[in-house]
Amino acid sequence: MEEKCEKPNYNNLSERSREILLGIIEGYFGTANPVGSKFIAENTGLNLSSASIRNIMASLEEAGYIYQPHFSAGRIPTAKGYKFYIDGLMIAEKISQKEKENIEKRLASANRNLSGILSRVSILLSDLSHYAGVVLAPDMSGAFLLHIEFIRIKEKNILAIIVFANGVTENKSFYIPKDIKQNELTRYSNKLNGIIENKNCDLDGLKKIITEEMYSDKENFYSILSSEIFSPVGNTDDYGDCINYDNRLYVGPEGDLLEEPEFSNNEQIKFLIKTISDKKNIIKLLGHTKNCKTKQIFIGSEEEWSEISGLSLITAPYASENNMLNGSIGIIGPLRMNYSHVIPIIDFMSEFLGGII
Amino acid sequence: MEEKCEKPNYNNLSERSREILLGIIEGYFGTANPVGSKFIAENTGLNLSSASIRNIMASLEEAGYIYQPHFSAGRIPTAKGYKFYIDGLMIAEKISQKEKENIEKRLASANRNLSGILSRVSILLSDLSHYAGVVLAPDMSGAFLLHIEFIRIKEKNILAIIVFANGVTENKSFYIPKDIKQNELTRYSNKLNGIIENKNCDLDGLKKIITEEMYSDKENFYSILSSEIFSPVGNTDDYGDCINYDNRLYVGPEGDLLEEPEFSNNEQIKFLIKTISDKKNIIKLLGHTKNCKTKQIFIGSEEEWSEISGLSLITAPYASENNMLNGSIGIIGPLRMNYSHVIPIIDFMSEFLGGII
DNA sequence: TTTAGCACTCGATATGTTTAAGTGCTAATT
DNA sequence: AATTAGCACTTAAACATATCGAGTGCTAAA
Repeated sequence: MEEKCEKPNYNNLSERSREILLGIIEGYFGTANPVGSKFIAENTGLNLSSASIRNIMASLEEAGYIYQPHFSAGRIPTAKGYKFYIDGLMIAEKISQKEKENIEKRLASANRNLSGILSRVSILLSDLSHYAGVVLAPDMSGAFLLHIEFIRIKEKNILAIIVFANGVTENKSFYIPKDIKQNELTRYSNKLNGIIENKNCDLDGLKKIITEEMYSDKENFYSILSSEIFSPVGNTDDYGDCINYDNRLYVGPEGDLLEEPEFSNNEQIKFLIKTISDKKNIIKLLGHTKNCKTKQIFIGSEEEWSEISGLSLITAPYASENNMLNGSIGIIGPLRMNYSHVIPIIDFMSEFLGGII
Repeated sequence: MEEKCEKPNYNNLSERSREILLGIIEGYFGTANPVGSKFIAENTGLNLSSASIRNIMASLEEAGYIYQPHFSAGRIPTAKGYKFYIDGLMIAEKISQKEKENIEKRLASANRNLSGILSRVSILLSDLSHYAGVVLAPDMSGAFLLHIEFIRIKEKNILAIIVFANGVTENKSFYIPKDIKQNELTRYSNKLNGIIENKNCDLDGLKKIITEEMYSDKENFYSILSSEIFSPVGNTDDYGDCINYDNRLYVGPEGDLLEEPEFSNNEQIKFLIKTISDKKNIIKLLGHTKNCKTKQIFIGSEEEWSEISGLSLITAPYASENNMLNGSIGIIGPLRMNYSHVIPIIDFMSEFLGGII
């Protein structure tokens, strides 16, 4: 899969311009209102009059870092401005030892079960950031198998339980054309488990071994099964519902996010809720991050990432120690997001999550 | 558990009053604006002047079926008015054969896996109603067991897979103080499965049998286990997160609901989203319905069900044929909900869902 | 019993006015 | 050459006021 994951390169700004840009961005973070030249003159160490600052602001606007919502208003950062801030101006907050311990505690008490952990992480991300946390579950294809078990539910109905080496389980129940008794099923699963123990393979590998071995015999149990049990997991169905374990998006509570002043506008709030409840675009961007293997910052503007226009999404991939499980996490907030607070949270959480799955 | 599930009894209204009330409610459904006497005079079969209708409206208001948002406005139904409409005035729509087939098709293509079905049902309820569908997963305590399997994940870490007779599975992974090899674990699960086959019991029943049998031996595997495997399922944890399979709420997409005119007000929309994402109150009301065993209608007003004030929640219980799995489904919408459309959907779906789980 | 007529209420809408914040430009100052 | 004081100008927001229209309750007449 090919993806563009590079970081853009910004032309340098003079020290003075950088300081004024920083002032504008931090001022905007604080007040949620356009920042004027007078405010900068009074609230930064620069000993300059508002008139001088106006001159520099005009050139910062020319260069695309800030803009005016209307003629006689102050300035607001553009997407380009935020990016410059994140890459060069921002001083990331440190997560205190106490906070780290709190996170560990809240995740430790979770059932040691992937779905439970991921759901919990999404809630935790919401809580810590006061925005909305999202978690994309890892794709199970490629994960080593530990155990497979067939259980007869009732006549011609079988449940397959697939246990991966990392403790994740997947259940698939399906119908077969002729009934098979439980002890025969147990024989079949024993045989599969023998292969798994010897060859240390993933689902796809197992499929190959089985289809080679059982090539001729059409009536064979495994050949009936293979179409069912090895069917691709983790994709959306014909109705666009994401029903499978994999590729599943966990979304934390979004209550706090709604209190941000940008969502006092009715259209904004609807766009936010629809974007989150639609899941499609969020999953797309989180998938992108998973493939990039590094933290990504999506700032939704008219020109770029317009699918989340007006929203920011900070994401990072996570991976289990053996690199078998890959997913990503993220935080959705307004453009005017507290990046210096949120980014360390994402960094810490992606690493921590990698360590416990 | 004791719950009040009775239906209130309304004093009778004259034929004319009923017809005017019906006109007001249907008019309000159509326009989302307070309905005046002139509108009723012109849009119903009644050959009455607006002045006469005003007299009757005054008495309907006196009796609490309608109210005026302000002095010179038309009338809006109260919660009491809606209830009277639902119980006595409404003519429920029929679900066409075609729609039924569509529902069946969309649920048939789902993986035959409880979680998948329930998630799908919540989406389907949203789609069909254009409001927000919710589904409360059944409580598994009381469901007969089919199979238990212990799998050694790694040193001192065990995964227990519990399969219920209805095909639902539950996974619990936990730590044990001393390591046990897989073949020994298999012996243990075989023993349990023997008991399950003979006694046909639920988790609680199994626990009793085991603890009686293994009374003396403290070092015993089962006694180590019992605290873990039989720990209560389906409740929220110390942080209020609902992480377990049971008692889990599935919420369908709420995009359509946001388009209703009642949610053009910013506070309304926030209340809706917070109520849904909070889950607690929705779960409470769905749980109430499950215990009542009949369809329930919650109309959120200042006086009653104020936790969903301004919202309506139509719910119905569902149960598997053998009555082992009990849960409930619901649709959340504005007070001005299209009850005659939504109620048959809820009725059909609760019955249909009971049939396929 | 019904209704025409009327005075009255009150939100919604439109219009005009004022205010405050902020700008760009120019000429004076450092 | 860089900086700044001063000023005319722009605009959104806040406020005040007037008008309109939908709807009411009441009374007296049909």
